[in-house]
Amino acid sequence: MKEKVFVVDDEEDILNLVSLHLKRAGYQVKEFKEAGSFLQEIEKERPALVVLDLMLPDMDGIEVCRLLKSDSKYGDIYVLMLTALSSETDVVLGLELGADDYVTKPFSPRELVARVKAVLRRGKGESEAHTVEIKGILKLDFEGYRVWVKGKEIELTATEFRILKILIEKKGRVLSREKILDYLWGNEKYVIERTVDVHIRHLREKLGEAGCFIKNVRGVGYRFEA
Amino acid sequence: MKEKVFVVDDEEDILNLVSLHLKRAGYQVKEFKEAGSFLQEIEKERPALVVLDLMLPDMDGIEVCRLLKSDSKYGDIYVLMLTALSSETDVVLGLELGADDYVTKPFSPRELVARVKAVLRRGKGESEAHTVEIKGILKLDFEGYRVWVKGKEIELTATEFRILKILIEKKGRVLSREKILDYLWGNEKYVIERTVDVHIRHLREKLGEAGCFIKNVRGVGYRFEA
DNA sequence: CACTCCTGTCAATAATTTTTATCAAAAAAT
DNA sequence: ATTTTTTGATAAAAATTATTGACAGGAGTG
Repeated sequence: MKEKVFVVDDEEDILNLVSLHLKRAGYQVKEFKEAGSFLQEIEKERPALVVLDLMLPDMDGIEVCRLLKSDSKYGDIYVLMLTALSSETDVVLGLELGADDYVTKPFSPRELVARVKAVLRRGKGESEAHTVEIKGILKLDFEGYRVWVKGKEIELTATEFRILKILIEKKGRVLSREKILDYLWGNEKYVIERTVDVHIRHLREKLGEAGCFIKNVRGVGYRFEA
Repeated sequence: MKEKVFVVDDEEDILNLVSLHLKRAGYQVKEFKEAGSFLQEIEKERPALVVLDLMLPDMDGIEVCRLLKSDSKYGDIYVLMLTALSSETDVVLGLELGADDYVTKPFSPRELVARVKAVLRRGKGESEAHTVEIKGILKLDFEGYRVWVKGKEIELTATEFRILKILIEKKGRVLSREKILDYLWGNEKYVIERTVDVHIRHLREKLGEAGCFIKNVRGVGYRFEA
């Protein structure tokens, strides 16, 4: 199940539109017509992200955003602002407030969902993760030692991860088994070359759809090719 | 007006690129082609952050970073390193030196600006709020060395607190036991790596429900993940 | 001094990972 | 077509690693 997202907007049409598309994208959505009820609700239930209209009847969206971002209790809830006009001042203001992204009306639902996704993804890595994404289906976080295939996290062992990493870093080039072992263990220990094959097999298996990126070059070694 | 940022890089193209985008983002930028003139300048005028190339003609970026971070006069200037290759040693070195973040070339200007922002925001947040709240169930007060889980205060020893702190500060990244010990004791004393495990155990125990935030990455180290 | 609490070490165990061995299948060479 | 070489798959052994409980020395406290 995906994250909880709250939507706050006084225009019913927009509220429904946004809500519908986020639900369709798999998020758990709750709707709010004004800031008051929203602020009450987050005391009890915390969303991962809030889609917040800049203009609200009872309270400015800016105020709400400032409130959220200044309270350490809510500081890690992401805020995506909806602005009526693309006037730059609004935008900058929104971002200076600490909003994590913004979308200007009118917007396409597709764009909105894409941005929600992007912000939440960024959040998972705390925006500091150094990640690489390949062909949109394989993603690595080199610092967190994490790997995703089509958005789903898979578990690699340390050795598997390191082999995948070196292959990707040297992508396009063939690495001999010897080189790979050398990268893994230096001259700390002696390991027979067939071992690499087994790791590669495990890797391919776990990578599933992305497994075919690891190509074998007969008689030479392995190569990563997207 | 936004903060002052200095950029030090010997490659003119990169220097211009970085400078341009930072200016466009509203920062007050000054450019330096070598470490010498930069070091002279910070005597007179102090930036909030320095974008520093790892490779400089007259002096290694590493040296400059070490210099800044070891001098209490400059210790609170943030450093963002530019590294040519994502080769791990460079990266690790950079971070161990005390650099606040790094970007590997080639980088997108957008990413660079985002990281500058992130580092500066982090800095601001720290000076204002000495407290962090995670997922609404774990709260730390860095100045008071106090911790709450679901609103209830728990007692941590100094060492436990410091480990938790570094894990949270580097959240999303795996920290090796060596790094953790290094952070705790520097090279003042030699401690066996298994010791970290014991502290982690105590931490998890005391953290109760929040204990599962500390994940182990077999063969590598520990990671904080909310 | 006696006491408590913190920190570090050790050892046992449980769990996982890495390596090796073996055999089947595929590709290349003869 | 047959043989040789190389890789892929599987299972099992060997090695490594994390977790846990127990304990000892030492710093700090009353």
